[in-house]
Amino acid sequence: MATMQDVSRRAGVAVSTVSRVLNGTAKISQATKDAVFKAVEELNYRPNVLAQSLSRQQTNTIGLVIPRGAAVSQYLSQLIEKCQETADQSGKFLLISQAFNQPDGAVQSIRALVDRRCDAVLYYHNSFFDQSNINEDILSDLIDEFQVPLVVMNRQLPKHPNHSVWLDNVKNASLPVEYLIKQGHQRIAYIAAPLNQKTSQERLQGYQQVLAEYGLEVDPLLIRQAVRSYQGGYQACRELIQSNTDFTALCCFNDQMAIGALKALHEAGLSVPEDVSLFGLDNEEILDFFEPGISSVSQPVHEFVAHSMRLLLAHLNNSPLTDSRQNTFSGELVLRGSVRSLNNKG
Amino acid sequence: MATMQDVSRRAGVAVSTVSRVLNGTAKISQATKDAVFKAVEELNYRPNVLAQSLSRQQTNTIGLVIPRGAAVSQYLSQLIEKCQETADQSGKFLLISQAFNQPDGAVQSIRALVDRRCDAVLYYHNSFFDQSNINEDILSDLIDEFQVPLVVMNRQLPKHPNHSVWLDNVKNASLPVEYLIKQGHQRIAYIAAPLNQKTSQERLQGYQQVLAEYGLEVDPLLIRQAVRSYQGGYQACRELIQSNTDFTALCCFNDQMAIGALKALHEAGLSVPEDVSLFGLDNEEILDFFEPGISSVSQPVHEFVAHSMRLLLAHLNNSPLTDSRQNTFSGELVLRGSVRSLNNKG
DNA sequence: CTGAAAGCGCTTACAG
DNA sequence: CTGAAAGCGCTTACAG
Repeated sequence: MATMQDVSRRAGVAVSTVSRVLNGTAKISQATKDAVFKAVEELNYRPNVLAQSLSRQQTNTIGLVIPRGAAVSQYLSQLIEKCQETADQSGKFLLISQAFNQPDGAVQSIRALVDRRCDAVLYYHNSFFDQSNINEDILSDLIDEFQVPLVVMNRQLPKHPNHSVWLDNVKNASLPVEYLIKQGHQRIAYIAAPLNQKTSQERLQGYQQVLAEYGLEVDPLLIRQAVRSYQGGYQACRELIQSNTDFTALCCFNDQMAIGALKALHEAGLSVPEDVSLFGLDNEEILDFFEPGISSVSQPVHEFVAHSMRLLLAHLNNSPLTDSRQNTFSGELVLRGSVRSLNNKG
Repeated sequence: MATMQDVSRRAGVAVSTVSRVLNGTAKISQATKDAVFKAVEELNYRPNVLAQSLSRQQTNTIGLVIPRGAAVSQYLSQLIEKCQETADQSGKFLLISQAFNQPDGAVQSIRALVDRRCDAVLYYHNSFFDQSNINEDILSDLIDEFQVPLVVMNRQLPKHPNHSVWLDNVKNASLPVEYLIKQGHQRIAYIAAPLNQKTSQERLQGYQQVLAEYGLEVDPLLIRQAVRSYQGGYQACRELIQSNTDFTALCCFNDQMAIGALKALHEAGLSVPEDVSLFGLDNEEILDFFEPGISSVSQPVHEFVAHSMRLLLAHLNNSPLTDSRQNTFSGELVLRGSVRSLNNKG
């Protein structure tokens, strides 16, 4: 590939002049400009971004680390999309990298991006393998270690309030439960994701808290646990039904599990919402296309990402964090055909 | 951040020695090694990959360009996943970048990755905005222009057979139609994606070809067109039903549209498969969770990607393209509850 | 086994 | 307005 030196020779000027012309970083006579552009054209010259970055000591790049294999959900797609959009607006190139779903997988990926001198790194934390609190400490250490700004999405880091943005899982999971109770439901079942995952713990907590608030018993028989997938929801719901425990409503960790649960309910001859009211969480578009439509909780992905990016850019520009907004976001109920009220029942 | 020079000073050796120790690229006395590693440790030194790449004239990186906003589908997630896996295996770092869904959006993204000196670039072509054949020519020109190997997935490039890998859309779309005909169906409707998209044209062609082969009339009233989405499939199917045209089976451009169509059929009081047999295409996992399960055609994503990567690496290593396999892949029928035979009907 | 030097392809004070 | 030179942080012949 042609280098700047090739261009300079062809145009009969110094490389520094070529650089200035291309970057518009000084007043240059029209004649020289023309000569340079002509040479650039003829040689089909394109600057080597690596060399530029090394020299400028910045890459104009934001790194985004996402969990591997999780791109399946509409939620994460939207999130990536919004990151891209924001990066574009700030004139930053977004580099996306997938991390292994393990504590050190994420660290490795973040490091790789830092080693490539991304100006800043955004890390979406997935709680798939979020055993204990190991990650929290690791992440906090990374933030301390790096000169490069790092913002963690989807994980609360008490030591670094300005480096983490998260969704209020407790709140989000509590919304459907509270709604159902107000509609007269008392026996509300819950299907959790594996409880070694923090997100799963928090959502279950939301469920339990509301029950307690309203003085309802938390019946362990109504709580099931399964892997995060359609199939997991299906299995858990089957077990729930086979256990012969009465329930008039079912809330699930997320939409995927609710979709699986719906199938199990139908197979067992239970109709939704007549026999069981059903809730997912995430509000994926597809919920409208089930019979009945599955109710859910929307996640404020756009605001969530926009705020994360604002934080990141503020760090990057050393500008004050004027945005006084909290770093936590919660969603809203989205009702579809899958729920009914028991109040008129007497 | 600490540089190699900092390390060399601290260890009391030359930078070249530090480099050699770190890269294991020469015999070095244990004493010096120890000193270097100690300094590295103390300074928390990490090599600047930018500088390494510039110096080595290679980045050990593969760029992957994917369409923006299309990460929603399980199909594309799997594809990305598989790219990542293959890149990992070859010891390459995979850099993912999203392109605008426009001809020049893709070109820009590819160029950006080349400018960053990716060793090779993989481009997944999305036919969303694939008007006319403009892209084919643009892509072929790019391949000619670049020194960097570029492999295009999901687009046939006649001028560059060794730079393109694609799915046989005609074949894939024909499979359900042929199956249905053998089951006695004669009035088979089809919902297409916008026909300015090449993929959509090809799949429609598959549908038409089979009908012709079996001497069945291609009734234009049975063919509908809509945007690629759940909602699009839903709308198109509603129109189809309202048009009062008889049909006993319906094939859709993809799974999403079939899911939308299923809803429209149910709303109209038509049952699947009793009144209408239904087919999607892509075979997403979720199809199992509808009632009935929606039949589809699986796409051989893994083989498709594996082959693309093999091509790419062969270009990269200047090794002969020993893999004599065709650069085109087709899928297989996956039957679920949504289809029935009319043959025993008499 | 190790060092000094040149080079990768740019940018940017420093002069003029 | 433009050039020569130093520097970004590495690697790699070339010597010894």
